[in-house]
Amino acid sequence: MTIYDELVARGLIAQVTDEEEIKELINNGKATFYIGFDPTADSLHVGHFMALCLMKRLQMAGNKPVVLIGGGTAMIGDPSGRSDMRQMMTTETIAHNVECFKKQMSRFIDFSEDKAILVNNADWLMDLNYVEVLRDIGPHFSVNRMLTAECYKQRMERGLSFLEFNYMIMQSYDFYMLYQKYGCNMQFGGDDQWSNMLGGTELIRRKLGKDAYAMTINLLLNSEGKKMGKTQSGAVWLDPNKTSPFDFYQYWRNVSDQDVRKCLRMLTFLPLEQIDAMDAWEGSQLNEAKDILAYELTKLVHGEEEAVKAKEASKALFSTGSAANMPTEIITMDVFTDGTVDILQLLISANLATSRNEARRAVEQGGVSVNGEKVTDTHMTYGKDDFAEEFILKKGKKKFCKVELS
RNA sequence: GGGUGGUUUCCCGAGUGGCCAAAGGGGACAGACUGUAAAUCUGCUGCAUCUUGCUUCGGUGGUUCGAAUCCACCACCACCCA
Repeated sequence: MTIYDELVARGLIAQVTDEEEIKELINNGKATFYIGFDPTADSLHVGHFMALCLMKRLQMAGNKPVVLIGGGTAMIGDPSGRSDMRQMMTTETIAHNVECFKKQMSRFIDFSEDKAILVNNADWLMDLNYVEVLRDIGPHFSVNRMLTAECYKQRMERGLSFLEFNYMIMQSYDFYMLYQKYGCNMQFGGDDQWSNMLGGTELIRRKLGKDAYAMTINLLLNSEGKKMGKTQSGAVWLDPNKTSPFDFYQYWRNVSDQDVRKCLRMLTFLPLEQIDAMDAWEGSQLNEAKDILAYELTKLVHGEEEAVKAKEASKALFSTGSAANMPTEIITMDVFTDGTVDILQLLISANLATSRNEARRAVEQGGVSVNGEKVTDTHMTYGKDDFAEEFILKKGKKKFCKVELS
């Protein structure tokens, strides 16, 4: 099976500019392609992960990836798919994020021996001269046409500043630069980037009279049509300090039935035959598929050791309730005022609640237990001697932690 | 630059002087059911020393016994005109 066919079979490909050409290029390892990543946070998330996996797949097929970190474009802010203007980021924040991105990237992509390159568009965007750019690039963009682009649609209602309006032009310029500097002939990105990407191929055609290609990958949406990789508390991060391997594992373990196979196809490197075999699975058997999904992804992101730990912890918790490998919260002895703590403070200290009211509610509604014993009294207090060195605190069905006193 | 409308608790959105910690919906959280799924039902959703008190309705100041609600100024946003 060719790499292109595999991408199609995995449901990754959304739109392409020229199917035949692109097939030809990537199947024969002749593509030098780039994907841009704007450093808008200090860690990569699941969306980036998909793109990195795509890079890896193509790299394995002999193509050369160019990782573009948008140190320059992050100064503008991509309006695509946003209903409000992004908060402007300070130069320092961006610089910090760029460093974080670089570190995480090297875990996924092999940069040795020039097999891949990493560049920052701040290197060429920051020194541009306004009038020169206007005269050089400006004539090739039609405002009328830009306004009809999908990426601005949402913003036409809420308002769009000139700053963000220029994002497409910056991204197009990137492609144009990369084409000239590195012979980069292809751009990949999320499907929400389609119009920005077309801007680039168009610019290259007009300026250089050459063809360049673009291909988008499907966004990972759940059965309700929402982007996956988001939780109530924000994104699912790849940085273990922001989303622990256990939480990461749990996120995937908890996807709905309808989404498991899709996630397996799009995100893991498991052979397609193995995934296809799961199509017959139904009912509670899907839990097995979820275990596989969660394990595979955790392994890719955090390594085998962490993946095994997360899996063990998860199994232990939901089947036997044992504390092995359970996420741990360390509470200092300071919480004991006059030698005692009440249950509410305990929940807060263990980060299971953010206020006493929230903790109280959880107790009142019967969702809290200490060492497996349900707590019903909101005034319950404990002395130091009531605990061994560690104990299990549980709030709700899925939130547990092992508390260690120090 | 001129005009009009707007800014309410996580989000949408009601509230136009006391009965407002603020309707309704969504989301989140907790419970029942269950397969760590989905659907459904119930509860709950500012903070605290919790049958009471305290702080919220863009910001500041004012009117009033009393303001999310009235007045003034400022800030921001949208639309129309230039």
